[in-house]
Amino acid sequence: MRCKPSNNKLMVKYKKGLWSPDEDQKLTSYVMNYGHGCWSSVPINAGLQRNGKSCRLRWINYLRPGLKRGAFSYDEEEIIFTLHGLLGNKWSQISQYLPGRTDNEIKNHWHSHLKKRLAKSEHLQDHPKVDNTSSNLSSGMDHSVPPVSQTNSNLPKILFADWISLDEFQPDFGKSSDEPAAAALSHTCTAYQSNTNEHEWQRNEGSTIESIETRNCLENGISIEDMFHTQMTIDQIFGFDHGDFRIDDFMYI
DNA sequence: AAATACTACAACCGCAAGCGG
DNA sequence: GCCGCTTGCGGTTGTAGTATT
Repeated sequence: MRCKPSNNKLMVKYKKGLWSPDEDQKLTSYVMNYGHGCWSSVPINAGLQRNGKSCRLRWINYLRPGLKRGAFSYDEEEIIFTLHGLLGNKWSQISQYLPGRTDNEIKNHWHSHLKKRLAKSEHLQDHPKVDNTSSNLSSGMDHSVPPVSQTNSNLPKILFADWISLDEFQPDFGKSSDEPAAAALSHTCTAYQSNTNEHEWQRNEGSTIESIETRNCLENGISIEDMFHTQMTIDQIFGFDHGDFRIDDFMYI
């Protein structure tokens, strides 16, 4: 996986701070045309005065196709709460279950929003109000701490094309510690058509068509076409056998 | 209108793991 | 086995925008 060490020992003064639109354009153009390959060589070849690490981060967190922008949905927050309870601060693993969201984005959202809501929730549990008005918290007006165990039917759907647009998506379902999370979500997530990302997917070559989820679908007799036009469970996509599992078993709040 | 405080998010830093020479 | 390098991850800091005083 590692590329050849570069001999770039020149004391290059790397630029820091926010990226300009011009830098974004250069990086995007380069990666789309040539792929990133070895990140340390990207800034050199792309004509950027950044280090490879910075380029990689910018691409993954901001420029990569398929990223969602904008506010987190209620369902997404629900997943984050659930997975954080299961996995802790394993943001990269959590991000695998939120297509289009980056670990950095989830981490930031956790620290700026969800952590406070969790604290608020715990406070309410420690100091429950006696009047009935407090029950309004879960009635929809206040979304502080999503009632994750409330219902499975309200849980999110996952865009198949979103999954495969993540160029390095490799869920570690084989690891025992992750299986509860995978199982939990496999019960609740379905893949469905995404015309917006279909073309994105079709542009990708090689690595994505060989991805584990694509292979599993093909081996199960599901055509590429069907992957976009058929609702499937995560089980079908990943060939995951979770046994008898209930998401509620793993709720922590 | 200006100053200050707060919030959200982008980016950096340090560390650990993996890999090839 | 050691060393140097790259990559990935999580914690932390910096910055810009917004709200409040």
